[in-house]
Amino acid sequence: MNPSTPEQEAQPPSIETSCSNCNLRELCLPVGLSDEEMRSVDQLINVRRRIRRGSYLYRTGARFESIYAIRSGFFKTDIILEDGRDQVTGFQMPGELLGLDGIGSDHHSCNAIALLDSEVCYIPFRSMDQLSREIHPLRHHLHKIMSREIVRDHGVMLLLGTMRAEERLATFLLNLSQRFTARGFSPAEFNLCMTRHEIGTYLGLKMETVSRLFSRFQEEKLIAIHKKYIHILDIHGLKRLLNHRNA
Amino acid sequence: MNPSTPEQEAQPPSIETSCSNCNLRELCLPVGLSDEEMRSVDQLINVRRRIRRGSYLYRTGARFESIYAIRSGFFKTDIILEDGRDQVTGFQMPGELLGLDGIGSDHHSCNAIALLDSEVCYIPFRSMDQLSREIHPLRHHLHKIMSREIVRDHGVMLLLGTMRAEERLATFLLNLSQRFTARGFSPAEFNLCMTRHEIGTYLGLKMETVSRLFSRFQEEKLIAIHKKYIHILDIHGLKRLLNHRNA
DNA sequence: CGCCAACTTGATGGCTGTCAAGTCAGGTGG
DNA sequence: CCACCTGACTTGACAGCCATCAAGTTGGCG
Repeated sequence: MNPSTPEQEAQPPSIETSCSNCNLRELCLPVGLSDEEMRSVDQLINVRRRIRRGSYLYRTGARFESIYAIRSGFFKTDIILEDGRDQVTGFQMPGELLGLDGIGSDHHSCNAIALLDSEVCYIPFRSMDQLSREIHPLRHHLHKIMSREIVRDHGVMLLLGTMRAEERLATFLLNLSQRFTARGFSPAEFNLCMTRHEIGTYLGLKMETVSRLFSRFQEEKLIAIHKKYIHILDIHGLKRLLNHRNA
Repeated sequence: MNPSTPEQEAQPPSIETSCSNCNLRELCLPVGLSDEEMRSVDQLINVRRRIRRGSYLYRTGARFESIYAIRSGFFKTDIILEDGRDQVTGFQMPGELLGLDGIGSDHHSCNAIALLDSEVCYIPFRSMDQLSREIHPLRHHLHKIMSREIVRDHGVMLLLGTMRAEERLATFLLNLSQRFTARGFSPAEFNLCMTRHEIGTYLGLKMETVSRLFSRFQEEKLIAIHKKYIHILDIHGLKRLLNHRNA
């Protein structure tokens, strides 16, 4: 989990980027930009880098300079306490943005780690902020993204604060399914690219509990799972797990 | 807890406001505004309203139009599931902003309820957004506030996901103490204006557990508590509860 | 005075953590 | 080719923390 090469070393050369041709555009960027505005955005986002599986995009405490749009791959963000306890605060997939945590204090407040070989587009924050003065949709988009992140976090708080283990895991699977669907992948079959331990650390559960629940969901024909490959067999059954609780 | 008068009715008349003279200015607003910029801000924020204890500032689903700066009083925000479970997502005190959750979808995604008779300044979001085009510190301030909210939420996720009950409550008390201190009040003595139930719903615990822990903290001479009035006797003792855990 | 909400305290139980042993697949080196 | 190792995972036995259920206390208010 801890790679030998920190993110500063071995920066791979950047790749040609063009938001205007990117098929993830409507996830990262506001819709309805004029051609000219689009050109400005293309100019703004001109660095794309590969991040190898297991390496850090940024670490807690690193100076904040850029936000990042995931072009391909998969990430997790986590915070780690001095005593070793850690909390995964999210899993991010293509089209989603990383790094917003750094704006408030000019330094990042969590780690962002690639779970797969990935590519990210660098969005220099100062330049984006300048550009957003002129381009209203861009400004509004940034606000929306941050606000949605807050709302998402509230949902996780609800999960951690009120749900039992099986509900947490079912919620997690349904959320992944929904996000894969939004990206044109199968809602029912996908690869979990995180370990059981990482799932547990996100859901406030221990790895063993996650493992046991996967086994139980499998017995109950809700899912079929082989190592990291999961097939959701009964999506309504999973949803039912979320509701049949105490009033 | 559920007031008979919804927020739409009985809107009290607005009160004269002036940010430039407000002693909470450095909490709500960016520092270093010019006189002219300050005048623009004063013009922007011209509505202040009283919110009576127990009544809603806004509800889940309400159209988002404004963010709110707390002038005096105390609030909680919560989200409620169809089956009745709810999660308090935060407690807000004077100088803090409410409503950022609404930007993402144009509708509020949580309830904001006054725990004391309170006063809030309305900050119409569209106007603020326009003004922030011209005034860089204002724009940056908004970004900072939202980013800090994200970071704060991550802290709560850490609390809910990894901490045991006594650590959660100690963290909660220390956080309140620190925020009261920042507002010029005593770090050691203050009124908890929320119920045990609300504290529990914030910390992912049941009211009984909160009550038991208060009793235990009192036995251990960490605090003295009488109803809602709490006196922190041993702040270092509370801090020690957070560290002596498994590696 | 009586009622009610908020709170406290005790007894019990269950969910999930902890500890431990074992399986499995992939990678390495002899 | 195969023994070996390691990390990820699974499964079982047990225990502890906190929830649940229940009874009682307190204070505010009509």
